[in-house]
Amino acid sequence: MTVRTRFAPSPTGSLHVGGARTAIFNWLFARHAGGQFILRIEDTDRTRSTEESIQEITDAMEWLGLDWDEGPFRQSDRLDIYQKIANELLESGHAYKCYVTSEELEEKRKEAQSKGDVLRYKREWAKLNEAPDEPYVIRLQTPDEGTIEVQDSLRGTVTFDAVEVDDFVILKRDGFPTYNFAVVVDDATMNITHVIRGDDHLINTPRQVLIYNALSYDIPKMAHVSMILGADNKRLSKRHGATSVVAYKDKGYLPEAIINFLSRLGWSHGDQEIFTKTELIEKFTLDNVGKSAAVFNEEKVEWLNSWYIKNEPPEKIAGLVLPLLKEKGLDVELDEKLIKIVIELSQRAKTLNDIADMIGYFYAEEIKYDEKAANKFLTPEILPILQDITDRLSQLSDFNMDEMHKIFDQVMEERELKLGKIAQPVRVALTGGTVSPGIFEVMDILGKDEVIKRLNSAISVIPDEEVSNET
RNA sequence: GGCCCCUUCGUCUAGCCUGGCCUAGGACGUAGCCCUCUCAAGGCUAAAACACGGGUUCGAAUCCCGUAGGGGCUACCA
Repeated sequence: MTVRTRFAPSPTGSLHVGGARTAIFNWLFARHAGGQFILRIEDTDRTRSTEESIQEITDAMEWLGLDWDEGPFRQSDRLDIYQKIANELLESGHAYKCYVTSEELEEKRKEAQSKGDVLRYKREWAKLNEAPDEPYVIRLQTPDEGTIEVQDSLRGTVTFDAVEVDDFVILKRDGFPTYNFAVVVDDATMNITHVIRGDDHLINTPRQVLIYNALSYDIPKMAHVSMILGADNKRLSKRHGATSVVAYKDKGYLPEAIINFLSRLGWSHGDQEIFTKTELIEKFTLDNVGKSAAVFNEEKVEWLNSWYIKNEPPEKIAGLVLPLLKEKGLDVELDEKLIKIVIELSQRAKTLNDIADMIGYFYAEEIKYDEKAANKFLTPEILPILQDITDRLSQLSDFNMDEMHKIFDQVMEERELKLGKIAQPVRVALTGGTVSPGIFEVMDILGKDEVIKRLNSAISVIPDEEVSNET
């Protein structure tokens, strides 16, 4: 039997990193086994499901490179199936119609709560079948005693007391199935062999086991993975800042980094930290999945992202940065210059956006000097040195880094200065600030004409001697 | 409250199943040093954990029991 896994998000928002991790595990498991990965949209909550969410989720999955073999199926398209099966359950006596309204139940629930009890609906009220014209829900008739066992690949056998499980609704008043019912029907009819999902569903599983049994379906292998928590150890939510996959995309993260990071949350392979997708597929097994909850570590994703920015081919990074530059209104091409810049800036960037933010001076028509930097380094004392360097550089016929180095060495020697004394003013002249890649690299990227032009501009703004102290 | 799950450095984790090799390893982050034209990157080093209490055993992070703490669920949400 070929392995079939699924990812079944509910479209009530964009793809969450927790959901993404579940998707990744399922995808990895299927790919590792050479099986299929199915995408199913659980949109049975009519009030919360939205069309935009579906789009956002599939977009995010595509961006991550999690391709699915079947789907996206929508539960809302399968209503007739659930209704048919619910009716079969009705006929076989496993389920019954219930006319009690949610309002009535809510009241009972409050009443029980005030007494310190928990309301467990076990068909103890009338109105079950008494009003054939009234709207009703269908409930599963659950056992009153005994235990229900759940076999979990990660946690072993988990035993629940049958009294804990009430006669839960499988088909709502509006004809939509409830989560537990739809999941079972879908997983069974879609021939899902392995269900890998969040820990929060473990408690639902005995209910689902009951449905599987009532329908005489085979129960797939279950694995409940622990949840991802925020830094405060609480379930990860919007309060923790960026939690959606798109938010990371927008911040300039690479899908490789997100996949790598999320895979390592709850799963490991010895001491290895960096994994290509191929390696993940090759190495991923449930055996190496841990049982405890994992805190989402912002610094570590950032580190991974900066690692990928440094190690992915610069052409690729340049291609990804290009649209960001266009957005900034820069007239840039994906050419050799951009690639050279990316090689330098990627050493200093944590995100693609960082590169876009740092790149400005390479393409600026006019350099804007940082005030502090200019005051400190573009001074009358430095003027002769800048002039000297400019003269010598302009005489270079072959403007390469070796030659530039020689010139700087000569100036250093003649004037008995350290490189830092010369490089900083030149840096300010060329970039406007005190932070940049190596000065020779910057000159190499800018090219002779631009370097000379910028040096001359800088020289022109340096006040003559200490006489005048304005402009 | 009830039920279920979980518990190794601040965080992600290795080790646990199949007790001794653990003086508990790696990574992020933090600190220091080196490199150095700035900023980074890189290299090296350091501080940092077996939740607690009982067993079992010659020997326990590893097995058992209890306690504490954390998380989840408790819907005609998923």
